[in-house]
Formats: sequence, C-alpha cells, structure tokens
Amino acid sequence: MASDKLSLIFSALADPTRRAILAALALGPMPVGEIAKPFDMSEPAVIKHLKVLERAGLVETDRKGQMRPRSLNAQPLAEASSWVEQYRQFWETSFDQLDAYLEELQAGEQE
Amino acid sequence: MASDKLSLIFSALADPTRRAILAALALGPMPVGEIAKPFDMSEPAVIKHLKVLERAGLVETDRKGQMRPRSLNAQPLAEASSWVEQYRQFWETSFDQLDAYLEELQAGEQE
DNA sequence: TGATTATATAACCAATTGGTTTTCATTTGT
DNA sequence: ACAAATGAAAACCAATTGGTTATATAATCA
Repeated sequence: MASDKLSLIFSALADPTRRAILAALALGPMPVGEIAKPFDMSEPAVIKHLKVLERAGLVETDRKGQMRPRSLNAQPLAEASSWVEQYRQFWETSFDQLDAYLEELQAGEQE
Repeated sequence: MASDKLSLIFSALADPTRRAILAALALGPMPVGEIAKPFDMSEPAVIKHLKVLERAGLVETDRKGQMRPRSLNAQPLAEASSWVEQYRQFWETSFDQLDAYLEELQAGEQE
C-alpha cells in the first residue's frame, strides 16, 4: 500500500469494520473491549484495525489506568473531503456525461 | 478486501496512481496508452489500476475502433462524499474534543 | 504476593495487491 | 494477406492484509 497521507486515510476507510469503529467512537471515547464487542472477530483483529486507523490519524489512544480508551480524531477526514469535493461538479451536473457528449461532437468535427 | 460498494470506492482512491488517473480523466476521455504515459510502470500495471477503478464504478470503457478510451464517472464519489460529510461537524468545530469533555461531565453526574 | 482484567505482541496462515514479463487478440494500414 | 499498433490476459512473484491462536505485559484487586 502507498504510505502517503491521503492513501493511508482512504485505505483506512476502505473497510466496513473500520468505518463502524469510527461510527462508534463518534459517540465518545471507548475502551478496546467495548469497541470489539459488536464484532464477530477476535480482539487482536480489532486491535489491528485500530492500528490502521491510528496510522491514518483517525483514532487516538489515551491511558486511563489499565484501559487504553480510543477516541475519534476526524481531522484527517477534512483532507479526504477536500480531495473528493474537487470532483463535485462532475457528479452534480452530470458534467461527465455532458463532457463525453461534447468530446464526441468535437471529435466528429475534427475528422 | 471488502466488496461492498463504499469499500470498493475508498479502496480505489487509496492509491496515488489511481487518483492521478482520475485527475487525468477529469480533463476528458483518454485511450489507455495516453493514460499510461506519465507513469513509471508497464501498461499492464496501469490496466490493472483501471480495472480497480472500473470495479468501483469510477471509470467506464468505450470502444472507438482499436482503442478503448476510458472516461471518468464521478457519480460514486457522491457516495464517498456523503459518508465523509457525516463527520464534518467533528472536524469543523473540534466537536470531538468538546464531545469528549461533555461525555466525561455526564459520566461524572451519573455516578 | 497472586489472581484477574485489559490490552498488546508474536507467530502463523490464506488471500489479495501491485508489480513484472510474455503471450494473445483485434483493428488498422499497406 | 500481413505487419504494426493498441489493448488485454496469463503466469508469475514479493509484500501486504486480515484473520487466527497462543503468549506476554501491565494495572487492579483480594
């Protein structure tokens, strides 16, 4: 996998388990045990997902006694958002289809 | 990799080569040879990237004689955008930190 | 101190990814 | 018909992913 920031973020989001973890953490910080509960997989598997999210900067770890509660840091999503938003015009006005049509017209004229 | 739609989209975006391909196609449809030119990798490698983008619905293939020009379809990005936008409040107002604080207050009251 | 709880690490494994080179298929031009 | 050009497919490979179980570490409790 590419290790630039944006790739790490998109890659972290490319898994339903990880997106569900983010949704849970949106309600507030939570210890690992509680994060893992809803998932049909071992805790180590969930910890691996958390590490992916941490590497993308989306999750942070705290230390409360013997627990290491995780919390959401949505900041990196701003970057993802601004990348995606570059393309908004292309889907909003079906500009892509219009563009393809215009290209065809133009190609026709050139021949 | 997970094969739900959103995962396919985010996963397709999680690579700089693929994002560059989308940027190129935003300027208009383009045959494979031209798409591949700027990249320091073989054409089959680029075709593989194109297949990933197609599977996510972001790229479509046409047929113009012996060429198969690809074009951008940004529609799936609308879905990615709306997922990310769910979290906008969390990064815009540092709401996550405020929320964590409120959670703690509330937890204190309940005990 | 010793047991329990919460989390992390290690070692392992099958499947996927992202690249390669080689070969094949299709369309065009002579 | 044949050569050239464009694109796709196949076979291969190393590294990564996403899971497992077993073991280790750290903090709390009795």
